[in-house]
Amino acid sequence: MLGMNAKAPFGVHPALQEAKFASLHSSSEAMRRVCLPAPQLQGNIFGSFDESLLARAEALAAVDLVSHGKSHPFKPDATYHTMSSVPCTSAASSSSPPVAISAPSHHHHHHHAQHPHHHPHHPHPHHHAGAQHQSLDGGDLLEHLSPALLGGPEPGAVLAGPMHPHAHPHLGAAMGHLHQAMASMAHAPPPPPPSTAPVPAPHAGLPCLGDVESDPRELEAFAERFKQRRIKLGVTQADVGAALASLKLPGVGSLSQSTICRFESLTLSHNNMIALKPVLQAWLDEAEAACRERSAQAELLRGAERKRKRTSIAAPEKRSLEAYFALQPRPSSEKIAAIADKLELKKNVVRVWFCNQRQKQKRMKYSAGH
DNA sequence: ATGCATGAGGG
DNA sequence: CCTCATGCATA
Repeated sequence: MLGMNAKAPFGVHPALQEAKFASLHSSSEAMRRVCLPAPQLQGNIFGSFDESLLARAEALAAVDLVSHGKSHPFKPDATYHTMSSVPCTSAASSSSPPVAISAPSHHHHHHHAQHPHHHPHHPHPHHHAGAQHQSLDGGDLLEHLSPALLGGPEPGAVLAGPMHPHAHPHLGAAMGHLHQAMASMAHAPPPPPPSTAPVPAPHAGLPCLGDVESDPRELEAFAERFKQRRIKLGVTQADVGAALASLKLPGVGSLSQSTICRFESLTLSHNNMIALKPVLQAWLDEAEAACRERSAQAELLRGAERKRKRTSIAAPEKRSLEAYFALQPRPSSEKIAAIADKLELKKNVVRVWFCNQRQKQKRMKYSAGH
């Protein structure tokens, strides 16, 4: 296992990107984690250290563990899927096919399903005053926005079906990665395409490398502005995500409510934030410029296919995992297996948990610093 | 708003 | 297998 792999998530060259970003958010990187022990250590002392490590982690995690020991009456990784009657939002006017755009060099397909968000944990399906007002009064406001901006029924909604490198039988397979398209673009040696910057920046006037000048400050400000305007327009995060596909920006498809939400709350990696900013900026411009007209946000599909299941790791197990993570953020496959076994979780679940945990650390959000 | 998952890409 | 960008499903 190598220390860390420096890669170029986007079209930006690793060197440049890394260097620039490193200097920009060095603080975050620094405070990310102080532990950077000898990776090889574990392999050597695995046998003898393993037990103590696990024990220690358990001990650290054992706060409430005594309550039920390790004989859980239920499977910790029980998964509950809500074959929920897909409350599917407004079937709206035309049931436009999954809005998807096919990237020039890669597949770009998106399908988004949004739901009205009727909080199941609330006694009343009342609408909440959360940061996102999914489909409340916004509907009225939505109507004065152009269909295109809301991902409405596009006459020529591009389907990326035929070029799927991996036509998955299940829905969850359809995804479009902004970075992929950009990566291809940038990796393409051809000198001619300097017009298209690594990032779909609206101001591609400077040398295709000097415009990634986004400091955390600027991003934070933009995110806030964006959210503010978005709400003003009465558009939900999900709507924005869907509308992006209609902008038909090179290599830009739709995004999910999750991503928009994360952008607004700065819960994305710095790189991701920078990559998305121009896109959202573009949408904002368009949306405000053409702030009128009817609209219909239609996009619902499949309501019967196999639904993805989300494993729910019980609190005790979670605590243990966190303890392990504190000791070793990057456990070897063997350790993962050991941990999984000990916690009665599937190995893959544990592996993914660690991956996600590492990602969370890298996320942009630390209120300190900037 | 977030937790767990999938997949592309790179080793 | 990891990292990253993203997304479905959930709380």
